[in-house]
Formats: sequence, structure tokens, C-alpha cells
Amino acid sequence: MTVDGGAYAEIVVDLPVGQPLTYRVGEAGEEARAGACCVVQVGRREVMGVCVGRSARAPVAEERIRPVKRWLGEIAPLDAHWLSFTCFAAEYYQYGWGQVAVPALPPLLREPPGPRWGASLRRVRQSGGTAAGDPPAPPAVPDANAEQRAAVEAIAAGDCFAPTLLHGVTGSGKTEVYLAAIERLLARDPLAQALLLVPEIGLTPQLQGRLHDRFRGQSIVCLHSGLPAAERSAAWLAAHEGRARIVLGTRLAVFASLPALRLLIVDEEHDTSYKAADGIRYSARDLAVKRAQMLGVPVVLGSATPALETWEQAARGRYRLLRLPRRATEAAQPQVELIDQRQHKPANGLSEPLREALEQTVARGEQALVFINRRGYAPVVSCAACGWLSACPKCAVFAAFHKTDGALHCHHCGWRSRVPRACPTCGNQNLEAVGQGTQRLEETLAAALPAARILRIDRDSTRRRGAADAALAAVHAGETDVLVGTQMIAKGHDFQRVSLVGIVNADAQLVSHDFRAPERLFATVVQVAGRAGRSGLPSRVLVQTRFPEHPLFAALRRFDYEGFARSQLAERRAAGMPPFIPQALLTAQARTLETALAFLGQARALGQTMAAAATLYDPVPMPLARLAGVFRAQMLIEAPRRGLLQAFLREWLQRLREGRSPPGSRVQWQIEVDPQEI
DNA sequence: CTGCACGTGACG
DNA sequence: GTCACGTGCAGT
Repeated sequence: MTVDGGAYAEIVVDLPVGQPLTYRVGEAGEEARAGACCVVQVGRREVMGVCVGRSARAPVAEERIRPVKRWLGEIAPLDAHWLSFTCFAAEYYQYGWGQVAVPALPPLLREPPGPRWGASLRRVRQSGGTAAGDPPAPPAVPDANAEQRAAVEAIAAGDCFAPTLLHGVTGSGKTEVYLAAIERLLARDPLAQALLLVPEIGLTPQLQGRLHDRFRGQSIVCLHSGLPAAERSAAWLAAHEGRARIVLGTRLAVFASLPALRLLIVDEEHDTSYKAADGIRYSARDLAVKRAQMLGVPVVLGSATPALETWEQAARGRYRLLRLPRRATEAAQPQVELIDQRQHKPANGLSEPLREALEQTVARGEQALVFINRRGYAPVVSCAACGWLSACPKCAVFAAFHKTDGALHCHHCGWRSRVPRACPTCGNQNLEAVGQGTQRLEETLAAALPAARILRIDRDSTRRRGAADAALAAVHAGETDVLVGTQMIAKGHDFQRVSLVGIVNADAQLVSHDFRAPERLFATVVQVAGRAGRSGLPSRVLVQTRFPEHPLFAALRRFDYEGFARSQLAERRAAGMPPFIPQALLTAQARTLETALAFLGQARALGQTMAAAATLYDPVPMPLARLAGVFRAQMLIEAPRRGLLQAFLREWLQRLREGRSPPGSRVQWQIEVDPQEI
């Protein structure tokens, strides 16, 4: 296919067409290089395409072949590495090459070409990066401890593929290691580029500030989906043209065109945000490692609680393990204590030992943080007479009660409705809110600690633009004594005066159907605990639980991630689960559960006729079996080795796409390689 | 016989 | 994905 100078160009487009489409190249044809961007007509639409090669022969009748409409000469061609990397990602995740490559291009360049096309391109070029600035000062790591310095040495020494797991406790200064490693790189090669991936850009204003302070005069760009199209396009171009030295971005940035990429860093590599939940279900962390391997450059995965997949790679010696076992400042790790809920019955979510500890903390003029992983006032409303429970009419979940607007909310599809005055089934007027959410806990805390200033931070309280920043500023300014909130308060924030952390509802994740739930609980608790005692105050973490004897808590009390990882991995190995076996998940959506299950049953039968090494399990309803009116089912696929799984999926999915479903039973389906939630 | 809804398959 | 086209049914 890639015959140089052939009369035809192979073009990939963002359509599920399976293979590149062939177009005619003009007389001279020197623009039609692999990697060149172009506009082509498909059917009667004009779409953006990327040339992936030339060929001398047309795969279909000559008269059906159209000429390339226009070559976008103003964008330099994407390099060979980028093409093979996006091709790898597409094959690995069983997706179209063009459906990976084209959406990776910046939004303004993907706009349907029209009068505004040229204008917006010009607009894009105005902002963005500058050329390489002065090389940074000699890489002094002023306040680094011995472990940090050793880690920087180890990372910066390599200019070959060297995957490194940086296992550093919260507050151990992983960021300093990243920055020093980048600094070393740019000192050695002022035209090099570094890619720094973070789970969510919104949580990193501090990191952005540090980057700008540290790399003055160097071009740093951010890439994430929240940017306005013009800014994102400008940042993309700065990276693509080699003007940006450092790209800070979320998972989508792993697909950025970076012609001089020499170092990749994935911060908080265990974070589930790196896994895309729709479209191509890629893992940006896994792809970053692959990209580093293809380029032969170092990659650093940093975490206090690495994903067990990553830990196993380090244990096998495939990744080098660097430890930062101490907090960078004098601060000690907080003391983790368990509150046995069977002994200390919580009242409206709050047990007496936790209440006392909060009271003492506030009295000392220190701050506390109470973590509960549930929005709203209560997860469900119940009828005391007949047992009716509030449910979303379109999803298979309870509808949560929000006191702020007196309504029932579905947290999955967004459905809302006023709370009925009386029970819809029996007419009883005595309806009660059951269980705790952030709003109720805020109320409980206010009643239990009348002297304390309470602030709630969750998606509802921070919906207004700037509200989150204002709330965080209030905490930093000491205008708040007790902060109550969801996951939002767990990540990244550096609260200096927090000396107590309460975890109210840990058990929800302890009794989950998902085999990764313990791993996530451990990571969450360590992360929340990491908010405490940052400035050296002696600090405590109190966990309310009905299962204080659970081994997870024993490891957690010692902050013994390694022991926890060993025991979890031993269980996974014994049970034949990831990372010891590769998996894929076929999911189906239909108007009825029976239709979705029947489709999966047929797919399974088809797969089983193929006499492959793959195991196809029984189709089952998904944990959230109905979402926004659509029924969902899933089927797990395993194979002894990754190569066998890949080969099976390729063949099986191709046949599945060819097959037709019975009339009137439309089924949507998708495959997910390395599923994270089962 | 015409108009519309829906399902199907090609798109180079 | 999007569009053109074919089928089948209801309406005139």
C-alpha cells in the first residue's frame, strides 16, 4: 500500500469504514505524503482525512475513485511515529485508524471546510507557543532529599525506553521529580519536548503555576477538552510544530503530535480518568508507555497507590521501581484509626468518636475534612408504610433526594422531579429520606458542631463558574473549619491546616461486585488521608466502618501499599484475574434487556464456533442494567495471552459487524479492551 | 398511485 | 456517521 509516488493516496477518515479509502493524487503529487492532512469527499460530504500512504493500484474500479479535494499544506505532515502510534492504538482497541487519527487533530482544523476555514486557521496561528527559550538554569533541585535526587538521576540518565514507576507517598515530592527531570532534559536538548499527563486539568492550577515559574521563557501549553476550540487548536499546533517544550494535558493529550517528544510522565497513573469511557476506550497511561517504547524514550508513572497492573510490571522487573518513602517536608504520615460502627452507631452519618475529634480539632483552630462519596441529601426516599422507594423512571437506580431544591434527582441521567407529597403507591404522607449524602452530612455537622464554620464542596455546590475556586480559597484563607465533600476534595489540594480527615462511608466500596473495588478504596483513602498534616501538624484519619477487621484496613493503618498490593495480586493470580489474564468486554444496548442479552448470546455462539483460545462468559445485565431508558448487558471475554485475545477479537468483531440483527431489535454494541469496570 | 417511516448498506 | 435507496404500509 505504501508505494512512494503511486498514483493513489490512502486516506483515513473519521468514519467506521474499516480500511483507508483510496483517492487520486494530482499531477505533481508531492503534497500527498504520508501524514499530510487533506479534505476529501465521502458520499456527498466533505470530511477531513489523513494520508497514511501511497499506492500504485486502485482497490476498486478506477471510475469510482475521486481526486483529493484539497491538501492542507498549511499543516506540516504528521510524522511517521505519530502515524504508527495512532495505528497501534486503533488496532489494540479494535477501532478505526481514522477514528483515532482524525479526532486527535485540533477542532478548528476539523471544522467542515467553508468560508471560515482559512480565517480560523489564521486565528489559530496567532497565539500559541514561542520558539525554544533560554535553556533552563543548571538543574538544581534546591530542597530535594536524597531519594528525590536519586530518582531524578535515574530518570534523566536514560535516553532509551525506560519505564519507571515512581512510587511516592502523598506529599513526598513526586512533582519536584517530574519538574527536575524535565529540566534536565531541556538543559541537555533545548529543542526536546516533554509530555506531562494529569487526570484532570481543573485540579492542577498549582501545577500550572509551578511549571510557569520553573520554566520561564519556555513554551508550556495545556491540552484538554475544556479549552475553547481556538485555544486548543493553538496549543495543538504549538506542539505539532515543535514550538511547545512542555505539554500539560489530560488523557487526550497522549495523542498530541509531538515531533521532538523525549520524555513522558503520567501523574497519578492509577487514576481512572485515564481510561476513556466512550468512543475508543483507550487507557492514556497504557498508551503513554507504548508511545515511549515506540520512540525509545523514558516514561515515568507516578503514584502513591499504583494500579495493580503497574505494580505487577514493576514486580516482574519490566518497570524500574523508584521509591519516595518519606514526605518531603518534616510532616509525618497521619495516624489512621478505625471507628467500629457496630459499637458507635452513627447518628445521621456521624459517630460520636468522629464528632468529638472534629470538635477538638476545631477548638484547636485547625481544619478538618469529612469525605463522603455521595451527593445530595439522601440517596433514596422511602415510604414508612408500604416500603415504596424513590426510583428513576428511566434508569435502574434510586433517585436521590436533594434538599436544596426539594427534588428527586437521578445522578445518572439527570432526571428530576419534585418529591411527591404522599407515597405514590399507598398515599401515606410520611415519607422519609434514607441514608446520607453531602447535604445531610453538612446539616448534621452544623447541628453537632454549632461553633464550627462548615463548607460543602461537591458538584452541586460548585456548579456555578468560579464557585469551586472561591470555596477552595475560603479553605486556604482559614475561613472554614470543616470541609465536607465528595471525591472533589480528595484530589491534589494542598490544604495546609487540615489535621483531621473523617471518612464516613467507606463500606460502600468494600461490598462491591467489582473485583477492583478494594484497590480503588485503598487508593481513595490514601489520597484523602494525604490531605492531612501537610504542614507538620500531627494528624489523624478516622474511618467509620462496620468491618474494622477487614485486612484492607490493617494494611491501610500501616500505610502498607506494598503489602496490600502483594495480597491483592496473590488473590488475582489465584482467581485468574487481571493483570494475570487479558480481558475484553462486549456491551450491548437495546430497548429491552432480552434483546441486549439475545444479541450477546448470538455473539457468543458465533465466537464459540471459531474454535479460538478465547473464553466467552455468560451474557449478564450490566451493573447499571438500565440507563436513560436503555437496557444494557455485557459479556466478558478472556484469552490466555494478549496476542490470542487480539487475534480473536479482530476476526470475531469483523464477523459481528457483517451480521445483521432481526428486524425491530436494534442493538448498539461496543467492545472494550482491558475494561476497568466489570 | 403517491407519500412517508423505517431499515439497510455503501461510502474510494 | 450520513445519506440514498428500497420496502411496506396507509392514505387518497
